[in-house]
Amino acid sequence: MNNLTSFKEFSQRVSLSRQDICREIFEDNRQHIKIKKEKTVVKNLVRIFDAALKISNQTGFQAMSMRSLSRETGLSMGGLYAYFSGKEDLLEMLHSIGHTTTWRTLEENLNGLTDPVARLRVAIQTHLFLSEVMQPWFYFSYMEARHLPPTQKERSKNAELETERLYADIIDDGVRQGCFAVDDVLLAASVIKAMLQDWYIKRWKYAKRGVSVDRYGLFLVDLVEAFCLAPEYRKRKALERGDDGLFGPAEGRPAGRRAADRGN
Amino acid sequence: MNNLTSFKEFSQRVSLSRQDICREIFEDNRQHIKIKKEKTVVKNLVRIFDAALKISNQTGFQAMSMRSLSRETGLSMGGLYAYFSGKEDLLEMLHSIGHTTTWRTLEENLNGLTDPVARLRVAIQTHLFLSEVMQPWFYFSYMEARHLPPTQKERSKNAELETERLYADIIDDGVRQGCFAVDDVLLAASVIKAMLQDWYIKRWKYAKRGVSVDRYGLFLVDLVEAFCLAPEYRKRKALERGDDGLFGPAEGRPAGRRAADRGN
DNA sequence: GTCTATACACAGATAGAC
DNA sequence: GTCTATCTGTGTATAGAC
Repeated sequence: MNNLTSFKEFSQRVSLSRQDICREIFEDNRQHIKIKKEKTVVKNLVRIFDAALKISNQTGFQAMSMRSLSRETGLSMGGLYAYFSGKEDLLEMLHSIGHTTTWRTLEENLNGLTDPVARLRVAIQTHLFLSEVMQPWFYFSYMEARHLPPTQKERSKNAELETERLYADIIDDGVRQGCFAVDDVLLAASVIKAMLQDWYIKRWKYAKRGVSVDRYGLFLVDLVEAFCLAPEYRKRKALERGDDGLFGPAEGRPAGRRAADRGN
Repeated sequence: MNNLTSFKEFSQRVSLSRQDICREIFEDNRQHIKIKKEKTVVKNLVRIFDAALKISNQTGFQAMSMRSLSRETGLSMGGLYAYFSGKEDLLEMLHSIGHTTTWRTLEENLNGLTDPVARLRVAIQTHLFLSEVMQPWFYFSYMEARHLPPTQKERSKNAELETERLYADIIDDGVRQGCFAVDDVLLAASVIKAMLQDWYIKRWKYAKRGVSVDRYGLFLVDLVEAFCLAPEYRKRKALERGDDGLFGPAEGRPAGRRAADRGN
């Protein structure tokens, strides 16, 4: 058992459609939304967020005019203001959903797992796959965080620190239990986050090259384990190589450090 | 010999003052600049770029009005237009300097080094230290790249791919020579870039925690080597530990994977 | 629930005085 | 070489018709 799964399995299991996301946003923001019929609201919110993310992620939220949003959604300028009280409101709605979903999904997927090695693997994969399902939202949150008003900016920084803390806690546990050997746990957690973020920030690069999210995930797990695992555990992993059965022998999975580990 | 140096030594050696940078920009853009006296131009360019980077990096280039730039620089709106023909021009000037400087500095510092292990160490450290010296410029280039007009956007993407290629070439060499054992060289290069970028993008985080750039650099080298080095070389490195003499025994250097490597 | 028409603030840019 | 004054386009937001 290596606790690894595929993106396909993950995305079917979590099943986060745009409608689902917009329904949740609607429920969190009933106060600000003038229209009351859920079906209408969800239908239009999907159009609004699709358009807003498309334009913003190309040129920046600031540069997205209400006129262009109106053109892209097919709704009139006046019509748009029935769904948010101003551009600031829209900005907040676009931000709010990412962190709560991440946190909830990570907790759901880590729930019940106690082995630090398994927890670290699952956290990385879950986080990565979620960022793939919600790529436009994650990209937006990352790029537009600095344009937030001070209070929300602080909240955004705390979100970064909290998820980082989650990784650090897992590694800390592992060090205490002897399966990991890491001296600077917080820095290790930081670079794990950095590598996870690179996937949704530089998607153009990985797409161009045909790197699948499965391959990227396995690569990350491999790299992180090469750095974190205590020597005895690294040897054990080397022995397990080649017959974990995931995805079959060749397609869709990176060779990782196989050559190196055989030498150990 | 471990090829590692300190940020202090680096910054004294390269000595890239804001005046130096602005002088270079002036020479590259004489056509667009109406004022001809170098001393005047450099003096004002320093003020303009200082202000532009300060405002842009807080709120985004798009959100920076010419009025606020005028206020921050002390120059009038009319006066500013003597130094660039429009906001687009300013944007291009802010972008142009980063990549050329990076490339030149990397080449200068790698020149003469042939051992892939040394080259990888020096590339990472040089790149990181340069990004520290020119932090506002690097941050700006990273965050504002997507607002560039298509042609320059393409150029910016190519810059990303080129530096990545540099890391990939070093690792490839090492694999051929047997000191590295990496299967997916390009992905390894990608995540090295991602971790380097995290330093200047999330400076607030590392500053808050008191992580020095020296410590971050040594951590990165350590992590990358844990993943890339062939097993025999990893053992050799473990033996060298503790008496490399850099920075003395304790202060300013991370313990790295010392504990783990002792177990090997 | 959605649209059209419009208010009015502020953006970038320039002409011409000093 | 720098400033003040001003032009013109575009931005967000709203009132009131349908």
